[in-house]
Amino acid sequence: MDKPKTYNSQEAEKKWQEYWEKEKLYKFIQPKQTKDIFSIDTPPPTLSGAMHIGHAFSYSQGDFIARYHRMLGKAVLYPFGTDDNGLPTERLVEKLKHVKGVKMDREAFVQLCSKTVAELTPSFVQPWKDMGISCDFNQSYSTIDKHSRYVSQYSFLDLYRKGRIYAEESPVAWCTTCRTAIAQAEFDNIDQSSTFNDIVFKVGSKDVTLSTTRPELLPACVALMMHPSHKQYKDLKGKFAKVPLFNYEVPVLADEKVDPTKGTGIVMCCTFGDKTDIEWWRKYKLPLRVLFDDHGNLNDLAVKYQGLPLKEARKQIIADLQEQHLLTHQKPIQHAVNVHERCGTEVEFLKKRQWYIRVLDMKEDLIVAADKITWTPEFMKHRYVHWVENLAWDWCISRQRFYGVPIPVWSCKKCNNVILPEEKDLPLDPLETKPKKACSCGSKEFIPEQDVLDTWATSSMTPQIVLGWPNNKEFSSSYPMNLRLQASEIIRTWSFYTIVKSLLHHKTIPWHHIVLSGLIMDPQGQKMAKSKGNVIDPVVLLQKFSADAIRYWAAGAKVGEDISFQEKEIVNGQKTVTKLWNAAQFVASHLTDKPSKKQKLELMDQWLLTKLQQLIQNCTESFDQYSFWTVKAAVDNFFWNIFCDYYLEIVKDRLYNPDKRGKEARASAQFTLHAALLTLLKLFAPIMPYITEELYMQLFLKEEKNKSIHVSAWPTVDQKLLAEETLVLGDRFVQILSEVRQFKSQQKVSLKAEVILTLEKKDYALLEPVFADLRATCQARDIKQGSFSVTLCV
RNA sequence: GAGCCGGUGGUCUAGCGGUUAUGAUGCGUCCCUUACAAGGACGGGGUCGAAGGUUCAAAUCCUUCCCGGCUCACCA
Repeated sequence: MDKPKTYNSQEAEKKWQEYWEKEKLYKFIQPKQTKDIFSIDTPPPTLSGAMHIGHAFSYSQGDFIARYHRMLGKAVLYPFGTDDNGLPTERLVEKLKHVKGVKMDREAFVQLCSKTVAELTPSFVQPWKDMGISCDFNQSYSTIDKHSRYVSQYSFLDLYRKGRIYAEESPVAWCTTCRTAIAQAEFDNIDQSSTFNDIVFKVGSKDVTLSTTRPELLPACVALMMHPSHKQYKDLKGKFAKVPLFNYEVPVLADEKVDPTKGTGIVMCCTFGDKTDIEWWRKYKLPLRVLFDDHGNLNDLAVKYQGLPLKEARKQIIADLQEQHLLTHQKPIQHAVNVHERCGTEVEFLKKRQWYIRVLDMKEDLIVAADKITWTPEFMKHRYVHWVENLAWDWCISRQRFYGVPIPVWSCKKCNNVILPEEKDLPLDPLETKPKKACSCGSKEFIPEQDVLDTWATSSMTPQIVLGWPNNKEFSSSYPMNLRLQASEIIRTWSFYTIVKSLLHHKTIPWHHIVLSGLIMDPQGQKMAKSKGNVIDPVVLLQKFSADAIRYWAAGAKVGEDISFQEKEIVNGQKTVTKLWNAAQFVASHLTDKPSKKQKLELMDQWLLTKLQQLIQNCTESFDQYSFWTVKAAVDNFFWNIFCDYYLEIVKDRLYNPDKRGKEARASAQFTLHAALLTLLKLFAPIMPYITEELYMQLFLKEEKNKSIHVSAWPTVDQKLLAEETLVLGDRFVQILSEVRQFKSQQKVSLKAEVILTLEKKDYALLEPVFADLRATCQARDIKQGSFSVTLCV
């Protein structure tokens, strides 16, 4: 068979990807003993966006670990999911299909979403396959599929019965763009320029000025607040102030939470401007003045501003205040604002009935759980703990959207009782089905719940979804899972919620380890963002570079560390791929007549093999600690410097000139080249799956009898090949070689130029057994004893 | 404001108690040597953010400070 002269990564990567898929190489097969499973809980990327560079990076890192464990002989449970439920998907469908969910029939919209998701999924997933991610794509799940809906609704019922879920009408964070309640974890913090407006309130005949950034909330004002020790306004306490423009009276109250140094030291309490307003509203049992609707448009409380959106109302109210000389001063400020992470809209608060999972009382357990999980890198645990400690709200799990997992409840029209479905009827949509029995009050009329669950309420169940909870009998022996892989930026959501659910359902942690990957920064160290225009598209990269090269780059970063994107590092990967190919072709050309019997080994071969055993040991230990960047550096260094730069040069003479050097000397080199190349390919295989597969199949398929390098055995240290006594000799050999090269370089002669080499007595004695190799490699016509020197032959 | 991570040749980076401080890239010089010129050999270049301290010994541990980044809080 004709072998190709050069390696075409484009063709080869496509070929092997198809081969792996056809052979179902990454299919999970349940082993006899669950201890032979290595299970990985992988993040389902959201269908609403394409693969970004962070995905390519972190999934690659996870894949190194998965492939390593597969080569150790574990049954690797490594599913692939897509997150295609909830708001992000709705927005995508709305954009693609030019529709508005709000304006459509709910059922028709949900159907359109499902249809669109099905259309999009294959091409969405393709880049992951192209990157060589070795998930079992035939067993992928989606967070909206039937099984996920089942698990998610089952979870709801379970937690409801455990008394963990409650519905309550209370102030909740609200997005006026998405028209839904949101949770604390969905807040983004931005710094915004705004204006401090000094507005005059009348208390009796006295003027009281306060500063606010939100004058549009004047009609929602329910009190003025001051610090108890406020000097200037001491006498105001207990009096009433008249709200300007709207002319109604509100009490002046004193509270410690007011910062007397901020603004004028007086602040208005509105229902609701922020969290503190909610606190005061509760504490002082203040009236509720709901000012705007779900879209953020003002209602009749706003009188002449009715119907205006909040922002517009602000402008007009400021104008009117100005006109009536009630606005005494304006000052530009920068302040922090919570926005909805999905759309950037400022978070508002509305009193609404929502469903919650009670989590505030379990902070301690949540922190204890974190200690039972091994965090890599360890410092990431702090972020989780910090988040838990700062939790301020229970987890709001209801969303006023359409495409998602329905909340599986009805309420009785007559007595308002909550009616739950039976487990065997899940998943269901309460809008489409009815309870099978009458309510305990006798009524047969029910109001179906309209809301769907927060996406995280479902994706926090990925371990259970993947392991077939609750009906899989093996579940408890496979749970907790071995490993969770994810990006560090979703600790407060995905890690946190998954741990919450696990503790509540199973009273244990969801996985033993969690490995967090860092962020990709641009070459200047700035966070990548579309708005900055510094985003790197991995699909474009894949057209330019091989997946192996991109993975090589991803392997260079310590797990959990943010790294800046360096295209040069990918180029290095590309070079390494080419170098592997060339070195392998060279080795292969000398193996056609490799004796099958093991040979007596030359000293330099023993030296190489000993170093190789050390490398195996080092790589195995590193991989066991998820330290793939150490593996990459070690194998890379061995391959380039020891194997190619030195060893291949050392054995050329023996390989090319068996007549002069002897058949045995050649055979010894053949044995060593064979062993070293095979081992290096295997050590590189988790990081660069394509080139290693290509070369393995080309050169080692027959003898190894595996379907692929990726299901071949990870190398182990062969004690018989360890000859540590040769290390001093071999290391000195390459030092001398290096000095000879340096001499020739300084003399500006070809490396082929012949020299006379004079060695110190000690070196002479040490290296005498390998003089034949030394003479050939250095092109030394003669080796003498004396003070060290290299002389050019004329 | 709090917490966390980092600051190593021009650039990127390994090392995290004892190494002539790793490698890459760029730069300079040379070499078409039967795997590789999208290559190879060789070289100049850093004292490890700053200042103190611990130690026989510190880039590596401690303290303080400076700089960059991230997370959380602040949202009148």
